[in-house]
Amino acid sequence: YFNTTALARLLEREWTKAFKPFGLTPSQAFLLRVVLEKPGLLQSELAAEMAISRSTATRTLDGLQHLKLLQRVATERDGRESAIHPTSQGLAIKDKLNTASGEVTRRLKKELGAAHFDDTVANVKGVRSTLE
Amino acid sequence: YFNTTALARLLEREWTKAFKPFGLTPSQAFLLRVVLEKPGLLQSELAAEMAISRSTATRTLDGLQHLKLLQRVATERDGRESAIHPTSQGLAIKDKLNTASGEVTRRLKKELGAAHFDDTVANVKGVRSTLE
DNA sequence: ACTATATAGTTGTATAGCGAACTAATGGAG
DNA sequence: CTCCATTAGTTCGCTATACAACTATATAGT
Repeated sequence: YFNTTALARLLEREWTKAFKPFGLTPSQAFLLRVVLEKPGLLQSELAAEMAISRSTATRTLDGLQHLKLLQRVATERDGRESAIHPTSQGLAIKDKLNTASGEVTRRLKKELGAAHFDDTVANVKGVRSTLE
Repeated sequence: YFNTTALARLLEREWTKAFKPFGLTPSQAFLLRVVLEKPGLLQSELAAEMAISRSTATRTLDGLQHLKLLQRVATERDGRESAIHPTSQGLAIKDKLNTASGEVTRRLKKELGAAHFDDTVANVKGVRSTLE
């Protein structure tokens, strides 16, 4: 537990630096990247995909909407749902955002050794899905 | 990043349940366990040992002190420092706390397979220390 | 159709955490 | 000695997150 939370905070600091030029926090940036990759998902689908609660999704989306990087669009078949679509401003930073992410990943891989990095990611992912 | 934070939150939920009977949050419980294991450390040493910031240490210790499980004792040689010592009430729950922790660890190992569990812990620990 | 239950999203309240700015005590350089 | 830099701890303001309670919309059972 202790090692995992410490690592999470350490990574958070890395990614904070990486996304600072965009004026985005790591959680905003990761959420936006999912929206850019899969436009039109419902909020609840996004929350599930990112393994965050619905309330956290609400608040993170509020922030991104306020920055005019995405919009909530009511669906036709169910008045409760909103589908999340990027705005043109959101689309405009897609490539730069992905490049910045790629650079952090590459740097971490280099510092850790690519094999070790991949092993650890696979491990963590596995544990996470096993514990559901 | 994303997998690590998700795992951290998942583990947090597990440990929250485990320490609830003691009226402690996971961070309080882990900090208290260090104090019980190594009584007399300075706050700054505790913070370093647990890889948390000094401000977080202040607040977590405030909570435990309020529960009368530990005390801050000013050192003689430096009026700024406080050494952290368990109270008798803190010492009284030491064994039960360790037993409860052991059970969670055992259960997780069982669910995940002991080998996989140990590998992942070693991996995470390694990455954490490499990135310092 | 009408009521009861379920679902999508929001809001309120709480926790853990960090960094920056602050306070108080040390300790060195003149 | 006095003044300045350093250090231990605290406080402030912020983010991310969860759970529980709430609102509004759907849907099902009778």
